[in-house]
Amino acid sequence: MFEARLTQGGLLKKLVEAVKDLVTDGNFEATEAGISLQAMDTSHVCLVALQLRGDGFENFRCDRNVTLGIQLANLSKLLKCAGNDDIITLKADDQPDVITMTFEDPKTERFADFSLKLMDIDSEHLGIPETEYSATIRMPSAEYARICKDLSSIGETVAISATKEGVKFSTSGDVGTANITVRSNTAADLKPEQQTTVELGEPVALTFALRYLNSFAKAASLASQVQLSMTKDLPVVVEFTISDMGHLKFYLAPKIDEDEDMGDEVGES
Amino acid sequence: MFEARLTQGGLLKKLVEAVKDLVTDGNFEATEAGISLQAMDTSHVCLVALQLRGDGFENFRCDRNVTLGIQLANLSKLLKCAGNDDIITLKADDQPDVITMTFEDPKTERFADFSLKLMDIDSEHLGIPETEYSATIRMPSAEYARICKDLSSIGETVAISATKEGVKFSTSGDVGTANITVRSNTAADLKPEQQTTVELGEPVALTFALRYLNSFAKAASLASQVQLSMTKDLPVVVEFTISDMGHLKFYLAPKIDEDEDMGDEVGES
DNA sequence: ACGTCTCTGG
DNA sequence: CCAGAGACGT
Repeated sequence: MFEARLTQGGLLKKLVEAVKDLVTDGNFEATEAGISLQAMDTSHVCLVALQLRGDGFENFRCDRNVTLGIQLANLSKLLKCAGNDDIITLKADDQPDVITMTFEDPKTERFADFSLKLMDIDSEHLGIPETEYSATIRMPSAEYARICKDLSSIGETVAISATKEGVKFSTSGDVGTANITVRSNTAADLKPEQQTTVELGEPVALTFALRYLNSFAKAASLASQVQLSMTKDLPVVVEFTISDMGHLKFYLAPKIDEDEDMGDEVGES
Repeated sequence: MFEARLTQGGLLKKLVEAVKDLVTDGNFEATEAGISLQAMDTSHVCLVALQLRGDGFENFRCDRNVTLGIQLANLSKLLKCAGNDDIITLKADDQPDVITMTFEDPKTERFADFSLKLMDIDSEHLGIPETEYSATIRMPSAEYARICKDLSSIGETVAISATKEGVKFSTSGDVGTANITVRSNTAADLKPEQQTTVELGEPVALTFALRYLNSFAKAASLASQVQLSMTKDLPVVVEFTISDMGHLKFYLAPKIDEDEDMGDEVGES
């Protein structure tokens, strides 16, 4: 028996909306510890890793580990039927064919229950090595989203360079070029979620496809801050912390023909 | 001479928007008593009946009964030219070729008049027998709209079952199944328009095509509540009261292969 | 998948 | 009254 009750149903809605454009289906693994999902995106370019700890739920029970193979488009459909303030309860048998979701509107006398057929999905669970990153940037997630959106109207890739002064996002395209710089800013009068920090081993500059960074930005409503962890030649980790519950991480490999210096140039194709 | 002046022009706009997807054209019958329209939908599956009493208008005059055969798509086009707060005046001769509409914006000094060509439309005015219904449900129209919309992302038909405890809407489809229950709720602290009531002779459960119920839901902005009247093997009546003026009723026959009991099962195909 | 438009909340 | 989010259409 697996059962998880989440008062903040809107959280689950947002999670699925943030992930479903990238990943069509995936195995949600429920264990005593919580729920996790790891999946490559459709084009096998980036990796999505979600972790929700059981103790973040109002109730969490998982007698035996279960694998819930879910088509995210369908899950999204069902979750559209839940209100943002609904209490959502997930249930599954030990050998489940379906997952059952109950939506309660705490204010009105409305109850809805939905069952979703599960699928057998080939999973390729990758071990992700723990790494020390050369640079770890924390910034407001809304700012991250804004920058990715703005830059993608100019170019298709972005060079992100981290120095101790801050971060620079650079792109170029037919229209012209763009550079957006965010300085480290930890002024005491700034709310923590508005701060930008760069934790630096050594300066790094990597180039990524904006298309994916933009997809990741859909998770911005889940967390006020986003964390970008970068090391030369390794995938960037774009991480959103889900408060008191876990995290949603996106991994994306850099463009290989990366320019190595920290100059103004963006690698032109 | 027929002339009717309506301060709340938005009402007419909403009415036509609510009906035009179902009915392509219809005869509006103007009499001393008011205006009425009765028409089958294009696929001859459901019936639309509109009644607007003359005393609901600011001015109403109808010297002789006139039949105004109107293509609703065209009427809709013209009404798009009226503001929601415009005063709309309808005029027609005793033997009219056209109906004339005047739109006045009470705030600005703007006047517009449009005339719409009338059509000869075969009408099949049905007498609808007055029936005692087994169950009469009243609920917030927004809730009705929400339920129909939500369920239609899962299945194509819905089983509506009324018991003294409340109403249950059930569907199933490829993705899974869904049940939404609304309890009778007449708590005194609930605004009348938020209440749900079930007036029950005997329990009824009928199955309908969601497609039509969804069309009916377009009328939800006309009235805060909707009334569903059901009797076994008879069409459901989905009624929106237009305050101080009349009503808009939709009739839809149930699916014949209806399951007779009140159980949890939804008829699977 | 993107952009537009509508509706809801602040 | 303005801004942000969600739904719908291309």
